[in-house]
Amino acid sequence: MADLRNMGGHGGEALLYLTDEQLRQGIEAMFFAYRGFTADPDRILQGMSYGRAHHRAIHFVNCAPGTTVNNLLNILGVTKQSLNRVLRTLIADGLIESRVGRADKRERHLYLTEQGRELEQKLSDAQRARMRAAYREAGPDAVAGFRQVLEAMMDSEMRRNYVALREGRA
Amino acid sequence: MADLRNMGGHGGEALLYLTDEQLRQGIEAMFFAYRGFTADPDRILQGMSYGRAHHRAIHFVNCAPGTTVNNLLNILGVTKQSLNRVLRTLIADGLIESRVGRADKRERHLYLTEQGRELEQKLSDAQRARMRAAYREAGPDAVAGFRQVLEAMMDSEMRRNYVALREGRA
DNA sequence: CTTGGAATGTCAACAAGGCTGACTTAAAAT
DNA sequence: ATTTTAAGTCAGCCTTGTTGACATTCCAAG
Repeated sequence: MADLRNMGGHGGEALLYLTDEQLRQGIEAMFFAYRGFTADPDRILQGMSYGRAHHRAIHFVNCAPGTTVNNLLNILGVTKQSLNRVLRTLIADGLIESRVGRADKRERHLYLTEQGRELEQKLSDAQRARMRAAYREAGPDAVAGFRQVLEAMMDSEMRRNYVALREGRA
Repeated sequence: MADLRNMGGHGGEALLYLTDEQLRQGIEAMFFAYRGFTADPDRILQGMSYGRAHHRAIHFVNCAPGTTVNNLLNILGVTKQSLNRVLRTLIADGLIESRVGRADKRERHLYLTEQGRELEQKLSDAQRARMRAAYREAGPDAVAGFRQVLEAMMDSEMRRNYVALREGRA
């Protein structure tokens, strides 16, 4: 196993970074990193009768306010029954507000309430803190690479959602 | 929202890559990418009465053959009851072999059987294929950055596991 | 030798959060 | 007027996580 740092891309295309061993390490890094990624919000949520599913719903309602249930379904990639269970409790607890659509009255548009925004802040503060620490430690070039690889790893459908969210309205 | 590509690190330390918006995008990228990351093995496993938990057990037994149950517990970060349920079915189905320890007969050392190695191959081939495609698309510099950020994102305990696995024997 | 503790396994119960299928309601589209 | 669509709901099932209680087996220390 030779050192891999000194190949810097370009040039002769040695492709040492594509060995099975390198890929295995990437797979494991992804596994352990994702655990870290979700650890802080999970800790906050445990003991307040919410879980990771509630976090996800709150997150995406926050960054795409007024989104419909159907839209959220596509983003999250779960069934409506599954999402509805989560949404129902969040609406009942006054964290999310569901407004009947003006143009199409079948649709429900979802918004965070003041209370919902509070929890969202608490959760995303924790998650961003870890992310920020990791970004700072790794530096801007590493971050650019990180984002590039993640984008390439998504399913094309998911990438569409991701890009749509990134570009403002969903 | 200015363009962010043109800051290349170093120099004046603009730290634009640490804005809340950039962090939010990183969080979402992580979410969508992890879905892609697990999608292929999940597809293979569904309908053969195994799930992601079985995949994880098989993966780590494969790359650290002879590991003890306790060791696996620490790596996976689940309870022994949870792991045991998974392990029991894998042993019963002849994918994993459990040998009583020579030195300490309380310990059980875990090995993949030939059949187990077959399934492991099938699963990791699928996962590696996606990883390889992403790596190739992003290029070696991006991959180095990807790995750096992931490592910085792990809990310190998990990072120890990760490093131990990377350096050979667990 | 006996006793304490560690490693493992097992049983039971439970919860979160996925899933499917069936069905209702209301509104939109044809 | 009929069909399709969006949403919600009910019931039931599966996987995978959790606790708690308890048995077994074996090492090691008193």
